[in-house]
Amino acid sequence: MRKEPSQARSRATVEAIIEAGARVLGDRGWAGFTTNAVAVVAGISIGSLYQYFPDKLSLVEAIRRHHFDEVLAVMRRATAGELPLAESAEGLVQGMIDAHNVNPELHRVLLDEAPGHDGSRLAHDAFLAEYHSHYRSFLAVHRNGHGGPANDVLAQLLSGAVEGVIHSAARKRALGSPELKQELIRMICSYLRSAD
Amino acid sequence: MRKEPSQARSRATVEAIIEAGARVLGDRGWAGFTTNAVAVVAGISIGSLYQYFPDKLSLVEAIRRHHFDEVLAVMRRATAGELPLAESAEGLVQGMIDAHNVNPELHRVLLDEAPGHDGSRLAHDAFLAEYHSHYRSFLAVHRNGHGGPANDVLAQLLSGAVEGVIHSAARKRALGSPELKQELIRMICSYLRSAD
Amino acid sequence: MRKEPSQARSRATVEAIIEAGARVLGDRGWAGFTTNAVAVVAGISIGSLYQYFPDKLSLVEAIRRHHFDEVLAVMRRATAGELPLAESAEGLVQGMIDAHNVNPELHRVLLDEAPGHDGSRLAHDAFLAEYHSHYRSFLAVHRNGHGGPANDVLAQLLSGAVEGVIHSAARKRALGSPELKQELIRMICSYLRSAD
Amino acid sequence: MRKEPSQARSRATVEAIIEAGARVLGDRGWAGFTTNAVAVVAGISIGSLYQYFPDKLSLVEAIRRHHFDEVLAVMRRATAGELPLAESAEGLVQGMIDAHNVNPELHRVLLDEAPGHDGSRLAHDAFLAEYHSHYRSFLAVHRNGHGGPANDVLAQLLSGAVEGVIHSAARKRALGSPELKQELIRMICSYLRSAD
DNA sequence: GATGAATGAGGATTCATTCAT
DNA sequence: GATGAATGAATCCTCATTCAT
Repeated sequence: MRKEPSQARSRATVEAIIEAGARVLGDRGWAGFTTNAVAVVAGISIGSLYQYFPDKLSLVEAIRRHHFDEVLAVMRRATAGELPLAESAEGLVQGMIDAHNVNPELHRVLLDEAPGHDGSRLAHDAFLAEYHSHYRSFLAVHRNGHGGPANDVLAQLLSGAVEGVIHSAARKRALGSPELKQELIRMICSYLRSAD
Repeated sequence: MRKEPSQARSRATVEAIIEAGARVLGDRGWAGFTTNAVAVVAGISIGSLYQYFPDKLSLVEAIRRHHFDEVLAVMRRATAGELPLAESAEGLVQGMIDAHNVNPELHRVLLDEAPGHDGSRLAHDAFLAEYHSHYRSFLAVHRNGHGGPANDVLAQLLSGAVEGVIHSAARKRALGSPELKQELIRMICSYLRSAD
Repeated sequence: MRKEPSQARSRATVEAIIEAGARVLGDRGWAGFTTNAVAVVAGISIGSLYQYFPDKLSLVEAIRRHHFDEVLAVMRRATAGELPLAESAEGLVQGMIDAHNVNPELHRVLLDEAPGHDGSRLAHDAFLAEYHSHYRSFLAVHRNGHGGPANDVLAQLLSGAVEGVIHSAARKRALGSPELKQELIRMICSYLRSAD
Repeated sequence: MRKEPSQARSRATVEAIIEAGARVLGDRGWAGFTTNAVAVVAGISIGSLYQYFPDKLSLVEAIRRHHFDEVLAVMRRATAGELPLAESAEGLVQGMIDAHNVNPELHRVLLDEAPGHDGSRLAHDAFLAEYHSHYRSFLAVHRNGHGGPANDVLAQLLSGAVEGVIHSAARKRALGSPELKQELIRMICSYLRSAD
């Protein structure tokens, strides 16, 4: 960021910009993410945007950091505590659903479309690290396996499956369906219970 | 399309444009997909491109149709025949992997980034219909279910999970891993075998 | 340059752009040199300018090369042949005056204001090399010197003095004054005739 | 200027602004001379700058006046007294060198790049008047001339030559060279001694 | 008086599309 | 039919200037 906002007014402006940016990025995708659109949505002038963000990419970076923080916070809340498999799986799935509900389209755009600063890999990797750690610790507790593939492979499998289901539900605006959630949990449990 | 290409040369030109467009779209994403770039890659002049496609969107449409056709063809090949669950699941998964391998980035871009004509929903929906029909017919055969959720919900669950795993593997350039594929199949099987 | 103009029309466009650019740069200085202004003066659209020049700097480079070529051509014409001091000095001075008359303000802007590509030093240095060589060969013939400073120092002195006089005359729009020219020649001659 | 600074603190602020402005203008040229940069260098807020200067041009004007005053003061010091030709010429040359050393880049920018207020011609002309008067009084004493061109023409010649040499030396960062200075003096002397 | 947040016109550059050759 | 030169609206970003605190 170009300037630390010191007054209350400017802090509010920065927040408005990031929020508007998240909206625009989520709603219109990377190709529709223009700084002027962000300024309009934020209700400020384009000059103000550039007072705080030296360029478009640094704004995406701020949005990314902000969104990842929110997502991780949501997931931490949902996956705390040691529980039996079924409840633990429910926690995990619910955490993922909640996390995706934060702003599903934005999430996808940030992951798939938006290009990154050189420095953005760091934030991104830190996010993925914690993100996957939820799966790994879930597996550490509930896997009754001896042989079979490494936990990393299973973590990839589970996270891919869960995300895929949630992502596709989000596209159909069916994220709230309790049936789907139930089945997703059942899929995870039956998989983990099956002999390695 | 602006003109039905009747002569052989014209048809070749149109194909070259679509192929070049698919390349550019896959390699550079929607934001990097410019008509001039397509013309250069296709080895023709920009004027010729507009001779066959009235605008950019109609070109994407053609690319979309072409790609979906290829993907469905691949899937049909892989899921033919009635087989026991394990082999049938393997066929399904392999079909999906193969379909994604046709041009994974292009697939993602077409699904997630590229905007659609008003008329594109039709092609898109037709694609999704057949796409899901593979899951539905798989379920029709292998589901030992009585009650429980509708087959549609299950199809959505399965397709989401499979796609998610494959998509995430593609992102890590680990689509070839036999371990992952094996586990994915195991997940599907154990899920279907568990009591409803 | 971005594109080699192959048709006659485009070659004319490129020339028009360079000419208009030279005008704008000379008339309004570096700060007033905007690509839009150049396009307007050239009577073309801004898009056409960027079809041939990838950015502003490469346009300045083209202008620089073009101008330097002209200036050197003028000087070569004026300083050919071996003559007695007075006539030789007149040739040199007249050559410089003519060269400056090509476009005096542009010359100054190119030398003093306009920033350069990394690659522009080359063109620039090549220009200076030939530019100074005229002074050096003049000195080689007419200096009756034994000791005293190196020819390079004298070349710098002479070129500085001549340019300064011409530059200041140009600023006063008095470049045509025969009196001034006569006195400048006299200054050079009396300096070279004075014992070292 | 917008306001006469009456209190000591205000005067200090104004001076700081002018000094910072001179630095920025000299270091970055007219194109890099932004009011915000000046405020930062001066260590004040942009608002304060506009408290004292109604706009950018009036700030340049102040810088110009300030710089010209300094330059003239330096020249007065160096050219006082009646001396024989050689020493008088040395005084003149040294005065010019010193004057240019005050801030050579700023000098050039002010003369060549920076645009002027309508009202700035006055200050500028007053400067040139005194500037040239040094040459004229030098000529009045040392010219043994009868006929020949008017003193004004000679003053223009001399000042052009001296400035040109010094300017070119400054560009090469060779302003300190005693050899060059010596030859410049010799050039002036031999010219004035030669019969009209 | 001082501060710095906010403004928006202006300038560089891209790219979909047209049209003369 | 094919070509590629030309167009200009749209985008990113800067900086002189104002004004609420």
